[in-house]
Amino acid sequence: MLATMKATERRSRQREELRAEILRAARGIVLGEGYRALTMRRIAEAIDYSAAAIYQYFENRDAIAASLMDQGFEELAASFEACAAIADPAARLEAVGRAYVAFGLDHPETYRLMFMEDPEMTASLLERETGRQGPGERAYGALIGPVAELAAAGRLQPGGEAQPIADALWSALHGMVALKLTCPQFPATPTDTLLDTMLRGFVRGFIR
Amino acid sequence: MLATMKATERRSRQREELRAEILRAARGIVLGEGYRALTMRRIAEAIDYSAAAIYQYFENRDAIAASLMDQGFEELAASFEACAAIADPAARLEAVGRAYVAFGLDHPETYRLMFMEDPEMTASLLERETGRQGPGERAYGALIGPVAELAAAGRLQPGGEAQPIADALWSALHGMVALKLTCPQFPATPTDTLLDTMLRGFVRGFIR
DNA sequence: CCGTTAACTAAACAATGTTCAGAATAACGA
DNA sequence: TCGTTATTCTGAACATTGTTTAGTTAACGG
Repeated sequence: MLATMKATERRSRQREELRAEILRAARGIVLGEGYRALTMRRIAEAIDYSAAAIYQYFENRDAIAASLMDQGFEELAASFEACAAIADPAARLEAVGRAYVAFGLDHPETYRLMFMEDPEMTASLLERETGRQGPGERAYGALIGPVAELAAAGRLQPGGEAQPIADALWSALHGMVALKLTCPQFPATPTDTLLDTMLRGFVRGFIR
Repeated sequence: MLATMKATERRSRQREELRAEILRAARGIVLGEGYRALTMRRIAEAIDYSAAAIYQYFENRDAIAASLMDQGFEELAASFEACAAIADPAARLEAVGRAYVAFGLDHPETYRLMFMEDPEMTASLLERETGRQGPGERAYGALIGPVAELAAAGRLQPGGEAQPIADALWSALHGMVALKLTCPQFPATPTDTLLDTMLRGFVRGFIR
């Protein structure tokens, strides 16, 4: 009985461990060779199992991708945490914006997976997220929070509402990252200049 | 000899015709079932030929996709032509921005193909474009033109340069479209509101 | 009508994701 | 320790992909 306990526990720990190893391998492949190289057989080779074995740990390839997306959102939210200490909402918002773009450019393949690949996958993940306080919502909160604070302090331009403004900023930042990832040589403006320009315009356009 | 002329001419006309039919079919498939459904066998079925026959008209599947992208750029540039008549550069710029977003939302699969799919494909197309006045460059000119006019008229905010501002606008518009295509239910702000907000912020942020 | 050339097809190849019948392994009860 | 049972894993298979190739069919020219 006691031995049974120990055994099943060890078994489930080993399960967890192998599952994690699959994800580790998958992550390595995506980072090193891109999402297109993420094949079941390639993962299997990396962990020294057969491809079929993976299906005991993940329903299918999309489930693996979804897990990688989850990790991505965690990292993104984590990179926002560092900005939380900034008191002034305008300064915090700018810091979050810069962190967002930095994340996208530093983890192009992950970002691509999260926001540019399969609509259905992104949708189902965000839906699943809607349960309270997942990393996706936390990340989104880091954007809308400062804008809401500015609105509450009467520091938005007249007629401006928090949500549309926050969404507009997110869209614009996403556009910058997405465009750089899809066609690096275009637009011609260097990334830093582009980001500075965008943020300056945003501040002048929405904050007073 | 004269008969030979006629025959070869007809043959080359038939070639052209079949090539066009392949593109027509491909376009129909992409529009109706999305880019993922664009398979050689599916095209072959639509035009009542074998899949292998297509390779006499296109080097590979990517070449077909590239042709569809070309058509997309043509359409985009054409939809910008309508705005060329607007005299005031600020008003013209706003019209072009609205036309851009409308194009993306009206032709989601084409837009996806053009700006969100394969980096290499988009890159090679834009590179090929760099030869003078392709539709891609014309479309880009419709964006940077008005901004340059505003700069020349001293109507930009102090310190603002035309190119970064135009690129920032393009990035922002692209972000809006791309985000809507990838996760339609997010951001929550309705598209119209989002676009209005963005354009108002842009005007206030960069134009004086 | 025959020979040449172009166009087209059927079949095959190498990948892909995924499934399934069975082999191998581990855990359990005696 | 041994036999039973549950779990885990594998090899082979299937259906799809893009693409190539050998060979057949059709068109053309004289």
